Amino acid sequence: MHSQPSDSADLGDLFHAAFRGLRRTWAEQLAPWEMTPHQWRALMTLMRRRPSGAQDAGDPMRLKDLAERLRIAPRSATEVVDQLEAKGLVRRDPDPTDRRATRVAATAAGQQLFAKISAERRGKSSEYFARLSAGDRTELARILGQLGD
Amino acid sequence: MHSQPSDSADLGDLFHAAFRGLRRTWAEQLAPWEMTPHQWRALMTLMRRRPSGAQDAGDPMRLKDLAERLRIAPRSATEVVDQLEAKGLVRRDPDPTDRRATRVAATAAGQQLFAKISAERRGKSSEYFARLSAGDRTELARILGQLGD
DNA sequence: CCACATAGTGAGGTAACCTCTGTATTACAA
DNA sequence: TTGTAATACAGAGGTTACCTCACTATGTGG
Repeated sequence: MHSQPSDSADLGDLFHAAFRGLRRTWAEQLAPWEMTPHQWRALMTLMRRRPSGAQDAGDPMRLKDLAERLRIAPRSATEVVDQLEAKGLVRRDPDPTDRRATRVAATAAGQQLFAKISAERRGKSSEYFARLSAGDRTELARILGQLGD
Repeated sequence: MHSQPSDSADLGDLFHAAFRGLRRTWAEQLAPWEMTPHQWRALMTLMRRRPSGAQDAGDPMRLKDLAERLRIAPRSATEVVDQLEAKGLVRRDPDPTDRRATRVAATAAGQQLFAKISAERRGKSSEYFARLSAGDRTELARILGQLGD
């Protein structure tokens, strides 16, 4: 009677558990740098703009676009940018083409930190998802893609 | 250059997005009953104890065990039980065998609400995961199981 | 040039956690 | 049997990661 793991709500539970694990793992990995997962995601998003970037890797992004990418409300993007700015990892510049807008770019320090953390993560490969086979990771990505709107 | 959706860290992103979607969907579904997903999970856990329950479906559970099942700190279980108790959905009884312990059980009202919401969810089958094929759901459960320690 | 939309932010709020501390109570050991 | 340690819970207070609503400074279309 208790060996039916795939009862109804268990998918939700499993999801919940896995997500919490992911968050915790990230938080632990980022703790030495005093970064939260949220901040890391934001910094990453800023750096990822231009995949094989030339020199200006931290090329600027509007707050609004950042919010969109992170799928959070613009107000929440303001917040995380505040935090990163306070650490000196990003900088706000007025958008020359629209004086309402603010462009956010990683500073040199931000770029260095990003590189350092990325390297360490790659090195340790404690990517949390590492415990999955490559095939399973692909599967997971495909399935999650269907869920994400 | 911008059509490479599956760059490296996207698994984390996808996970994040999907989880948020799940939470939001749940929250919307539960809103009419003024319940949060967290509270629902707790109530569900209390009710699920005994799968094909006889009469005493809401059979009591220690706070500590509830916390364990929900994978949260005991203190956090106290909290959610407080909330459910305030709504009259669960009741705290002293454990007769250990005077330190408290046993939490769903009240009649809690059981009814649980039944009602369960039914509605089943009916609507707006289970969020419904957009996945049965096969994908199974796959997802299997993969998430590997992640959940 | 005026109505309306848009970009960002201040103020304030919430859900879902957490730790640390304290108080009963039980269990264990000497 | 009398300490000492462990356990169950709750009070106090904190954190992360969000949110909405109202406001200001701009831009845009008619």
